[in-house]
Amino acid sequence: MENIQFKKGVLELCVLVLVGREDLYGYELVNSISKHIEISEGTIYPLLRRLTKEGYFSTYLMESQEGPPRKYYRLTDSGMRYRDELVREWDDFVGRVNSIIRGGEEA
Amino acid sequence: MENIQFKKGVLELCVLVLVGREDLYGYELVNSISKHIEISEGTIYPLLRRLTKEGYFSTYLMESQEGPPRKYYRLTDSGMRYRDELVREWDDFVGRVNSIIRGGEEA
DNA sequence: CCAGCTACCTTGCAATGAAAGGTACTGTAC
DNA sequence: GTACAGTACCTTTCATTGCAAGGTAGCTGG
Repeated sequence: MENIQFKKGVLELCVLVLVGREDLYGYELVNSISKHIEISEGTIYPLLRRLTKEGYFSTYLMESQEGPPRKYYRLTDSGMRYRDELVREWDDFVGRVNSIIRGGEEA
Repeated sequence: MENIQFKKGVLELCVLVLVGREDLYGYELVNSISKHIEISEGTIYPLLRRLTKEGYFSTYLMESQEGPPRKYYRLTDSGMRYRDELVREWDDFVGRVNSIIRGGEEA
């Protein structure tokens, strides 16, 4: 997968969904998403920062035995609503694109 | 649909597929895609220009009874290969994103 | 004590879609 | 005949977002 552009906006959706399932810290999130989509730290950290600033995440620190303290992110109520809306928009969008690239009818 | 970011990269795919079905001119293309996805002229014309420069389209002019001459775009062989590759990448990408936002297993 | 891993962060840069604006041709209504 | 709406082309400027590269710091094992 080389197409960077496809990712635009979708990573935000992925981060919201994953953190919604359980509190996560940034480094862990990078590794989780990397299993499916190529991603780098320089993308995730600014994104987490922005979503926190916009009120979709709250954060707390926890000590770790394996390195520096971890900053966990938790989805807020506002974040849940936003996540659900984004999921709907994503499904809708995929449907529309598929109707263009597969539906052979309308000019 | 408000999420601009989802569109990044996908419009290129849509344009390639639509022009691949039949030669189209820019204005017509904007109207076609607009039926499914909100799009503006300022997006399509530079995109057509770029794809032409990259060798995916050839162009020709045709007079019109209803206004200025139309510049038609035709998909080249190279364009067809690129279109097919993009369609595959799109399907693959959608699968990966859905596995993240719906697959509840892996952390 | 230092190499490697964990874990955090920031500063540039590139790509792409949109808004706003501009040119020009055709037909119709006044 | 001229003013307007519609067709059709184009460009410049801006915002957003992902990435590469680089930096800080803690912990563990050799």
